[in-house]
Amino acid sequence: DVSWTALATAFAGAGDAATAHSVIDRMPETDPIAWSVLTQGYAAAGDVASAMKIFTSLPAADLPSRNVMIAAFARNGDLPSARKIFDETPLDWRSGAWSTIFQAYVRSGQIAPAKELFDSKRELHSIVSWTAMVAAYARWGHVQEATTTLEKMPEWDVTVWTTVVCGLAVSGELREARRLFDCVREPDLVLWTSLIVAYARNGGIHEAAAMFREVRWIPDNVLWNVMLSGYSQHGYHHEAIDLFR
RNA sequence: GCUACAGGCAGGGAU
Repeated sequence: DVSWTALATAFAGAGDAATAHSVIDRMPETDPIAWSVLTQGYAAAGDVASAMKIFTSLPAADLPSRNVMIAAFARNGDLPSARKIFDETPLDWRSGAWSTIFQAYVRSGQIAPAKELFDSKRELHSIVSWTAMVAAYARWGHVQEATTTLEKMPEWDVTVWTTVVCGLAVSGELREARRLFDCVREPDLVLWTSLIVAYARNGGIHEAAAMFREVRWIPDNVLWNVMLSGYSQHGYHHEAIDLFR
C-alpha cells in the first residue's frame, strides 16, 4: 500500500531504519518497493550488513536497490562485493548500475578494472564517464593515457578541465596541468583556483601568488582559503597575514 | 541528466 510505503520511506530517509523496518512488518501486504526502500535505508545509515541481509532475502531485487547496494559497498571499499552484485544483474539492466560501479573503481584508483568497464560499454559513454576516466588517469599519474583519452573525447566542458588539472596536481604533474590549463579559452574561477592549488602543492608558491593576485578582488571562500593555507603551509606567515591588509 | 520513475544514481576547487 502506498501510504505504508511512504511512511516507511520517511523513517528510512530520516535515518531510522529500525522504525522503518517495524512499519514494514506491520504492513497488511508485503510491498516489494517497501523492502527495497528499507534496504536503501540501512545502506544510507551505513549499516551495510543489515542492508545486505534484506537485499539477499528479496526474491527479485530491483535496479534501485541493486544500485544502492553497489554504492554502499563501494563507499565501504568493498569493491568485490559491489562487483558481484553488478555481475549478477541481468544484462539489460546493467546500464543503470554501470556508472555506479565504474565511479567506484575510479575513486579507489583501480585503473585496470575501470578501463575494462569503460571499454566494454562504449554506448554508455557520456561526458560524465569520459571525465571520470580521464580524471582517474590523471589522478594516479598516468599522464600519457590521460591526455590521449582527453583528446578522444567528443566534447569538453570546464568541469573536465578542472578535474584533470586537479588530478594532475595530486600526482605532481605540474607541467602537464599548466599545459592543459592553457588550452582553455575562458577558465572560470573554479578552474583558476585548481591551478593555484596545483602550484601551491608542488613548490610553485610564487606562481600561485601571481595567479591569485589577478583574481583577488573576487570574494570567494575557497580561493582565499587556498592561498592562505598555501602560504602558511610553506612558512610564509607574513604573506598570509598581508593577504588581509 | 540516467533509471524498471512512490524508492535509486549522477564528473569540478581548499578543510
